[in-house]
Amino acid sequence: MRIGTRGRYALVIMFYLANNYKDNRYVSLKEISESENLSFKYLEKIMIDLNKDNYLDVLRGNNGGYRLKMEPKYYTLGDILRRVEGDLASNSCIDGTCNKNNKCTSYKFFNELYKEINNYVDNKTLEDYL
Amino acid sequence: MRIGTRGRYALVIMFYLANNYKDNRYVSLKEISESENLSFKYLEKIMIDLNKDNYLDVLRGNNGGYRLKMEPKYYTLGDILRRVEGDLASNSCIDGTCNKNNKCTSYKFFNELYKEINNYVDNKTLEDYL
DNA sequence: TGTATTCCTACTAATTAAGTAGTATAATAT
DNA sequence: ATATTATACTACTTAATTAGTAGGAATACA
Repeated sequence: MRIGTRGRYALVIMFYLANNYKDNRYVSLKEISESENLSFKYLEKIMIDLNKDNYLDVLRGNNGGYRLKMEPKYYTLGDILRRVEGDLASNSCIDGTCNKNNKCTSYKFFNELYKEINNYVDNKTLEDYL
Repeated sequence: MRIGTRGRYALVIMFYLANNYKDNRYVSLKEISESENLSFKYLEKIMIDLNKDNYLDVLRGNNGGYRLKMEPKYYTLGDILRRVEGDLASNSCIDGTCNKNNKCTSYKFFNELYKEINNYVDNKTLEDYL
C-alpha cells in the first residue's frame, strides 16, 4: 500500500498554489514544474483529475494558470489525494467487488482502517502545513 | 493507495490459524484454500513472505501445515500486512528514494500519515477480531 | 496576430499484482 | 521401505497500474 507520485505531486501543486494565495495571481504549471523540477506534461495530466468540478480558478493564455478558489483551510488533503489517487486504503472488501454474502472477519478490520485513514486525511488542510 | 489481495489473503490465513489456535493442530493451506475458496498455489506463495523468520510453526507431511507460535494477541495486523505488502503508506518522501536535500512541505504530512497508519495497525491484533 | 497558457487525446515503457506450473524436499502412516 | 501428504523453491505468464511522453486544439491577452 504505497502512495504514488500522483498524490505527492498533487500536494506539491496545491501547496504551491496555497503559498501564492494572498497574491491572488494565477500560477502556471510551467512555473511549478520548473520550480519543483517535475515533468510539466505529467503535471498537466494530474491537473485534469485534480481540477474536476472546478476545484480551482483557471485562466488560459498569457499570465494565466491556476489559483485557489477558497482559502487554504478549506482544501482538505483527503480531497486532494482522492482526486488523483482514487479511493484511499480501499480493497475489494470495501468497494463492493467482493461478492461473498457473509462478510468475513477481515472486513471489520479493513472497514475500520478505511474510516480511520480517510478521517485522518479529511481533517488536515493545506493551511496546516504552510 | 489500495490494499492488495496479498494483504487480504494473509489476514484470512492468520485469522483461520487463530481460530484453530486452541486445538493446537497444524492447519494445511489446502484446507484454508478450499474453505475460503482461494487459490492454493497463490496462498503458498504468500506464505513464503508471511512465514519469514519462523513467524509460524510448520510441519510438513501428513496432517502437517501451519500453526500459530504464540497466542493470537501477540500477532499484530501491522506485522502481518507489512510482511506481505511491504512498507505501508510509504512513498519516496519516506523511504529515502527522494534525494531532495531540503525536505519539502509534503514530507511533514506524509511522515505523520505514515506514523498514524502504522501505529494504528500495530495496535490491532488477531485477538481483537476473533 | 503572436505568444503563452490550459485542454484533450493518444501512445509507450516499466513495474507491480495476481496467479499458474512443476519439481524437490520433508514428515508420517502403514 | 514405500506411498501419501504436506511445505519449499524456482520459473513462468498474464493483466493491470504507474509514470510518464507527444502533439495538437482551444483560449486569453498583450
